[in-house]
Amino acid sequence: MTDDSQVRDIGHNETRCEDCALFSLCFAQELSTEERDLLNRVLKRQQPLDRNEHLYHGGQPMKSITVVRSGSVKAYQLSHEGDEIVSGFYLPGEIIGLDALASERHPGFAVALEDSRTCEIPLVDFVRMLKGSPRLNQVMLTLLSEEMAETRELLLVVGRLDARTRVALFLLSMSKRLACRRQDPDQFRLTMDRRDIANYLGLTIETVSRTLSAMQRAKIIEVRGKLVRVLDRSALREQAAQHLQPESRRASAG
Amino acid sequence: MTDDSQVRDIGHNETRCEDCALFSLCFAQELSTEERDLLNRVLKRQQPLDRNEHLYHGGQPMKSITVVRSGSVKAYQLSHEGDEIVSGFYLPGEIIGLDALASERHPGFAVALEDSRTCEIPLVDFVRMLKGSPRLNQVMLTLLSEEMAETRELLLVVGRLDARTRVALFLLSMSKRLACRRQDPDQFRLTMDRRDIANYLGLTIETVSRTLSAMQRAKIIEVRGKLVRVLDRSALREQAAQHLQPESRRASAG
DNA sequence: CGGTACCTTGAGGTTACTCAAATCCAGTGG
DNA sequence: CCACTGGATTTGAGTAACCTCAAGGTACCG
Repeated sequence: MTDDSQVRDIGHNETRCEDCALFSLCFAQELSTEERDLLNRVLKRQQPLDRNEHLYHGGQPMKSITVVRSGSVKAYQLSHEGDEIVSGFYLPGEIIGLDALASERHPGFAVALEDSRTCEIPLVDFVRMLKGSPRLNQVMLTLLSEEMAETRELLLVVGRLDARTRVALFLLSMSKRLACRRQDPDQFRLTMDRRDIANYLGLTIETVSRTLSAMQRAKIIEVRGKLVRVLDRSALREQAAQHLQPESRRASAG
Repeated sequence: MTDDSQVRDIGHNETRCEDCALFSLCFAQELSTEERDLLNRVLKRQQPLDRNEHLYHGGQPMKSITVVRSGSVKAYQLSHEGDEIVSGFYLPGEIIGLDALASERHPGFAVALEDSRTCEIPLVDFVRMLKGSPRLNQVMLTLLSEEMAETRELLLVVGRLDARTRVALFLLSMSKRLACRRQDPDQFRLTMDRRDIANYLGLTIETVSRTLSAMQRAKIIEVRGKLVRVLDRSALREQAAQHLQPESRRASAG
């Protein structure tokens, strides 16, 4: 089916600048030549990170705006009891840790899930640019509110949906985000382990595993360890669209 | 125990300006006399709202910054399937709908849970003030990031905690917020119905009801309809501090 | 080739959901 | 002032979903 060298490459592609979330910012938009020059000067490309190396820790001041260039990153918070709460995954082309923008201090942690590289813009430079560019301000506000919307979405997913639906939504989200960056949406590698997926979705490892197996038995997907192949996308969408768990059914009194 | 006129008043107190979230903004801070005058001129006090009357609908442009003066308000979103998702409750002194600030368009709905009054600052005036006052900008950023933090907290609560813990946290949150506004934290009225509480917490009506009853049997609280009295606050805290449901226990690999 | 960590699978228990019925309560009209 | 009524809340019994505990399998690394 899939030869080994191919398999090894899945999920390891380099992001092209055109696919980076900051691209619209860097090139496509109404930045002046000087602004663009400044940006290129301050941009540090391809900072390498080892697997399990932290990008930042909770409480630390925010040092830079960071985009994943290759590899992948996990964001998590610590609960009051010290438990890890996985709050998101970042794929190549995505910006990490925007929730620190307001306070310029990271509320949570970020760690590389595999050997990764990033592009960074030092925060001081970035803030200077912010002050001079209304356009840049707007891009950032948009990115922030998108992240807020995503958190709201996760709220819905984690709290109210059954396991099948949560896992289906997770797979579709991954697939869609990869497609945005021009990767194959029907065959990809989950770079996080089952524990992280389970934590992110508010389930146990075993439930995630069983759910994936069930979907495989139903010929909706094919799973081999971290490798996933989508066999029947419409069936997967069906799993995702259905099955609210508790009520939340009736409308507000009118 | 409690005579009727007293009971009727619980939860119906008027907020004093000193207890309003905008007070620091209005009076205590470094606003110039002119700024303060402007604010007082544009402030519309005591807009009355009937029970079940909407303050705004999803998708509508944001018209004003609104503070609850008396009564209470429920915020909710609609899921893709059209289900109501309760995202928060606003008590006297609290600001409604800040999540619309970025886009100046409301992502969700807000409806009065009882006859209520508000204070409003028209958005155009507010935006004008924002432009002139870095101090005001900072206050708003802080309020926004607080709301983001609260959403994150809710994410934790809704997805990962058992019913007892969720309900206990909900009661403590209400109690604390009332105390902030100088109301009795040990005896208050829940202005939303069980359906709204259940929806907010990601549970069913029956589970909420049973949980409250169980807490009453355990002499932790006393419940009569919407009226709640906290009998044993430390026991309530204990219910809230415990019992993560699924695993989310191990730390990230090092 | 052995070890370790990750993943899968099975059996059993617990929690919270579903369905159904009884009770409570506020608001209404006599 | 009181009986009535519809909605809200509580309570009960049964069930489904998911968690827990435990064992076995697989893949990766030295």
